[in-house]
Amino acid sequence: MPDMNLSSIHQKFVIHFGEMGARWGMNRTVGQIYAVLFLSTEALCADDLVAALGVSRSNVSMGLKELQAWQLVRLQHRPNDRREFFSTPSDLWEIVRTLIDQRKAREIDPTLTLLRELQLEPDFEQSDEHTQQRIQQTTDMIELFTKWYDDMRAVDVERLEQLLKLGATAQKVLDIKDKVSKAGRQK
Amino acid sequence: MPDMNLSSIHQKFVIHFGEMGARWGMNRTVGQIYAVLFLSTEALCADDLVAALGVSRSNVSMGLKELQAWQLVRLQHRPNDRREFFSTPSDLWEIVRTLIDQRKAREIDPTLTLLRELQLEPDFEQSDEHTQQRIQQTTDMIELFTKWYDDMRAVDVERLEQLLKLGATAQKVLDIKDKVSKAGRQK
DNA sequence: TGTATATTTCAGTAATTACTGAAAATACAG
DNA sequence: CTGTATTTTCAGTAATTACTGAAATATACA
Repeated sequence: MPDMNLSSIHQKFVIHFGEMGARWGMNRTVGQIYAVLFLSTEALCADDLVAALGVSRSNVSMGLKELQAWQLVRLQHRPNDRREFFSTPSDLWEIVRTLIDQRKAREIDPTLTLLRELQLEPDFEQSDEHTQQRIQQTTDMIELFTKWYDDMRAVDVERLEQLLKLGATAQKVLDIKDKVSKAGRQK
Repeated sequence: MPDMNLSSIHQKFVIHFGEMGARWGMNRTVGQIYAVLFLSTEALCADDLVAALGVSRSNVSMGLKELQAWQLVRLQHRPNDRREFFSTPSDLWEIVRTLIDQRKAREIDPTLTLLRELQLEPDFEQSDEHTQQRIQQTTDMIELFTKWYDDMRAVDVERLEQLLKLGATAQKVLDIKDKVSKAGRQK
C-alpha cells in the first residue's frame, strides 16, 4: 500500500507492477520498488522507497539487492551524502534487454545445458527414437531463438524497429514466392 | 520423486522440468506431468502419471486441469475405456507458440491494458513529462513486439527458421548500408 | 436404476516464500 | 579511535502456495 504522495497515475502503475512482480519472477515489493524508480525523474534512496511504499526498511534493502542481482537498477552517489541512490536506465530497450537476458539465464539456459548433457549420456543412443527426437528438437529450437536474440541484442531501438517490421514484410515476400513456385509445379 | 520404471534419461528430464516448473509459472508437479507426457510415445491416463511420479491422484488431477487451462495437453479417449488419456502436440513449434501465448496473456497483456487505461485518464496530461514518456514508450515497445510475434505465430517451423535467420542477415545488410552512407557524408 | 469405475472437490496440513524488527556490520566525519 | 548515519543480516512470524486423503460427484453401461 503506497502511502506517500504518489499521483493517481503513479499509484495505479505501482500497484499493478506489484501484482505482476510475482508473475515476473520477483515478488510484490520488488515489483513496486522497480515501478517507483522507473517513473521517478531522479534517483531515490532507500528511505524514499520506504516512504513511497510503506514497507519495512529491511524489505526495501532486500528488494534493492535483488534488483541489483537482476542488473535492473543503477547505484549512484551524491557529493557529501553517504546514502546510496538508485535509478533505472533511461533507455527502455536496454531495460527490456536486461530483463530478457535475466529470464533467459534463469528459465532457458539451465534447460539447454541439461538437454546437451542428456545427449552426451551413453544411455541416450539406447533410448527410443521419440525421446531422442524430442530432446534433439527442443535443443535445436532453443538454439534457434537464442541465436536470433543474440543478433537483436546488439542493435539500437530504431534498428530493432526496422528489423521487427522487416520480419512481417519478409514473410509476405516468402509467401508469394512459395505460391508462385507451387503453382509452377502444379501446372 | 519418480518411482516408476523411467529410464535414467527420462528421470533426469522429469526432475529438471519439475524444478523449472515453478520458474515457468506452474509448479513442480505440473512441470513433471508435462515432462512425462512430452517424452511419452503414447497418451497416458492419470494413474499412469501417479505411477510415474509418485504423487497423489488428486494432485495429478489438479495438475492436468492446469495443463488443460494452459492448453498444453490434449485429451483423448480409447474405445471401451472410459479413462481420459493425455498427450502433448507432436509439433514442437505449436507447443512453444502455446507457451508464449499463455505467458503473454498472463504477463504482458494485463500491463498493456493498464498502460492504455492510464493514458486515457484525465490526470495523464497533468503528470510530468518523464512519466508520460515512460508510459508511452513502454506501450509502444510492447505493441512492437506483439505485432512482430503475431506475424511469426502464423508461420510453420521451416518458415520460422528462414525468418529468424533472415533477421541476422538483414541486420548485416542494414549495417553495411549505414556505414556506406556515413562514409559518403564524411568524405 | 444400480453398480463399478473414473474424476473432481475441498478441508486440513505441509512446505515454501515474503516480511518485519532488532541486532550486527559498514562507512566515514570529526 | 568515537560517535553517528546508513545498510545488511537474520531469526521469528505472517502469508501464500502446494499437496494429500477422504468424500462427493460424474459417467458408462448392465
